[in-house]
Amino acid sequence: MNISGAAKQSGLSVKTVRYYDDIGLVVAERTASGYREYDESMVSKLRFLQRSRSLGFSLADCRQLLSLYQDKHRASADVKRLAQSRIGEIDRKIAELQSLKHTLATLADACQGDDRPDCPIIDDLAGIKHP
Amino acid sequence: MNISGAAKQSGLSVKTVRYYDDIGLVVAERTASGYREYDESMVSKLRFLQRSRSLGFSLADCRQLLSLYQDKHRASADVKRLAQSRIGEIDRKIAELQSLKHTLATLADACQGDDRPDCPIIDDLAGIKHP
DNA sequence: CTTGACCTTCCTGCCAGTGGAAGGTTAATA
DNA sequence: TATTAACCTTCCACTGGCAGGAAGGTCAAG
Repeated sequence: MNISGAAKQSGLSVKTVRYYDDIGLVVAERTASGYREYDESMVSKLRFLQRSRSLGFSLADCRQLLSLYQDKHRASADVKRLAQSRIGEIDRKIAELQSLKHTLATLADACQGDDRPDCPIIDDLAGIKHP
Repeated sequence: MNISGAAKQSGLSVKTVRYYDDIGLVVAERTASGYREYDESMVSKLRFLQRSRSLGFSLADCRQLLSLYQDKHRASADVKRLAQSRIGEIDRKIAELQSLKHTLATLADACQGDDRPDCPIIDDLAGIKHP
């Protein structure tokens, strides 16, 4: 199968599939003329990567997950650990965003939002202490 | 004031202050020997940028905010609009992360996490339909 | 035998900086 | 006055995870 076929089957772009080849994540065979060739097992790996990336795993994580995927003697604990570590990251990111949102919402609430220049948002950004 | 003074006063790194000069965000004067010179008003702008960035505004947003900051005839509505747009982005990001977390948590819960290879997480990533 | 849809490599850019090398300037000290 | 340390400068390369595009090779159909 050509690269565009593999891209379609996996839901990735051609550019991304080529990139995964370049960085050694899913390395294609080559035809005599230099075209990349993909078989079903490689397409499975590409789909696996597509799904893993869509769940927010980094390519470094994906590399580990992929080797666990291919390891028939893997311990499910190893996979679970990666998933839980990712959940931890997500929790931290959510907390950070909620804190930012709270700050911004408080400032936006205090702002009249009219055509006058007085603006608590600007004041806060400028470091003016709100009394 | 030298660049390191401006960096300390604003809470930014020297590299970042230099970068903001390069991209025309806060452009320093130069001494005869080519050193960047900063006065209090520039340090205020740098602090303003530090705070804006810490609230997650992009540098493009910051450029707008900075021009509003300097515009004595601004309408606070313009600032409020930027803040609310940023809040919208944050909401979307939080929702996305919560959905990811839910998916991952469900998968992790279903995984025994022992030394056996059977793993619902891997199965899901591989696209195996869970019945 | 040409056309058009593929494919290849290589280079550039995104965001918002960070790290480091090579070399110039300044202020204090011996 | 010479040295030295702590500054400063520019320039280049790198990060993650690709996307866009140029220049050129290949393949199958008509």
